[in-house]
Amino acid sequence: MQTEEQLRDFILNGQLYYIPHVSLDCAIFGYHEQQLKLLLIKHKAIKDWCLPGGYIKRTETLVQAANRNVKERTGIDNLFLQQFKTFGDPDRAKTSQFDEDKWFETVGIRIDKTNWLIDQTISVGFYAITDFSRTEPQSDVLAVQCAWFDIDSLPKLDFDHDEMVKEALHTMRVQLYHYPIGYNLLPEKFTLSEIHALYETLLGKKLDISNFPKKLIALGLLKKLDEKRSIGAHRSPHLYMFDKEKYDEALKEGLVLS
Amino acid sequence: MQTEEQLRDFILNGQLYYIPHVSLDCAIFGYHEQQLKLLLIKHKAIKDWCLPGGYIKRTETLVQAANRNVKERTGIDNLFLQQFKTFGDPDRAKTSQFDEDKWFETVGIRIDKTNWLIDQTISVGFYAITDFSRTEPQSDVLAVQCAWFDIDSLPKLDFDHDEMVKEALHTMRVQLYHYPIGYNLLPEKFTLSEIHALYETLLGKKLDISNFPKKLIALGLLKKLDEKRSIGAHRSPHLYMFDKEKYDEALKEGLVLS
DNA sequence: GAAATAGTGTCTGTTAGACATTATGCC
DNA sequence: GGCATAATGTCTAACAGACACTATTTC
Repeated sequence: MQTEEQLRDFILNGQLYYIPHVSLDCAIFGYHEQQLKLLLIKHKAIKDWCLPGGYIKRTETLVQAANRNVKERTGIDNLFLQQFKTFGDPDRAKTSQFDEDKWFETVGIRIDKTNWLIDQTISVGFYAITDFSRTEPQSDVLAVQCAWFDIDSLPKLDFDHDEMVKEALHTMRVQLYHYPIGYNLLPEKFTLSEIHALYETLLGKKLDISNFPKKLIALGLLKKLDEKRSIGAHRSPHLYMFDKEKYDEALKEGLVLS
Repeated sequence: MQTEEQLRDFILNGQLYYIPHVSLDCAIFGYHEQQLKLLLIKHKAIKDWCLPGGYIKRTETLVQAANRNVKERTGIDNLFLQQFKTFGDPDRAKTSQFDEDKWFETVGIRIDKTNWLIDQTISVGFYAITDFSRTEPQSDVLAVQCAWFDIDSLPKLDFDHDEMVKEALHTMRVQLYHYPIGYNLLPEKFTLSEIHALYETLLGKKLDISNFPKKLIALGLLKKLDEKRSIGAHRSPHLYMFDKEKYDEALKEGLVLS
């Protein structure tokens, strides 16, 4: 939604293209060089930062809608994307506090409490993981800011988004043991140290460097290459890459790490 | 919903009390004496059997709504209840095939395609487990039949409910290893054979009888009683019961079985 | 005492995780 | 050669699972 024209149509007629009362919110985790970040947006008419989210077109599946949202914000497609929980507490959005005048002042289009955007909404939560260094957070007419925040210093979020982040992080960490991860998050060829750091950062805890890759190698997910990389001082580590076939199989079938 | 009066109000004005476009469906599993069943309903205006489901009141949480639905159908409250997935494919309910005349003929109240019940709906899936011998499946004005079906001989279900059952069963079986189960499904005092049979039936696979209880006893979930029960021929087994405190703690914190 | 079942004990192969050692390349 | 790091190897304790054995009760 980049033009005033589109915005007006969305606000006034959106219920024709989108399913009202249902939204989705995406916890988009970003990894790069041992940093874990979360993508947040600042909505024009909402006080605090929020998870990026949106509505579901009447013609698309939930996953397609989530994918579309993630792409709109990050420019990246086909990330690892998982539905984690649906939120529907009646007090999650405080629609009763909706201030018509403030909305008009900030957005420039007058709506009242019967507008489809204002009525009670349940929200389907998805999480995704990407390499934040390859993204360019996209703001738009309503989401006037969009930026990466370090996972350890998030601002207070609006609505029930604090709880969503907590649940998303928890689900992501549990699922790290059941799905392969790393494709698109690491360079095509990477060292064991790099994938080790990725897992440590996402899990938020230490992993024994010597035991860590055993399982991944035993499962055949990692292929050792003949190349090495010179990384400055001392020994140059071997490079590895994913066996894409086994990786995709593990994505579909699931796996068990430790 | 037991009277025509209530039904008429629900159909014509329901969107005032319920959130439109959002429903929930419950896969209610029933266990008793090595049998695993699923509760299904037959809706007056729908061809095939369905999962029991309903709408979410504007004043209640999703879990409360699911609990209410489960209680309406089984008479039982506070079951083990888990949200497992939300379904929103645009073709999940084929609202385009809605037949006004057939609806009027069967339900007796005329509605058109603008009615809140007909428009596109996403559905939040929950599953629950109960002892089917303690329930009396409740039908009502719309759900004219309500009955337990053996899990291995389910009829073809309407909408996307076949997929829902598959997902619910899968989630239930995964979660059996992460939550305690058995309370309200077994007599207050039970033998190891009984709880062993419960797990085998729910998981749909054999478990070694001698290894099975080790972990549960090691975790302190099972308390051995001094009583025995005479069950006819041969040796009388010891009785066990759950340590409710540890059980509730495990419910909250989760546990790991094998 | 025979038969059937309940419950416990033992053994083994596997594995997670701690830690040690070796290999390698840069200075 | 010395040093820092990469990578592999070894060891141990725990454990799942297979199976055998003992205990107990009824007939």
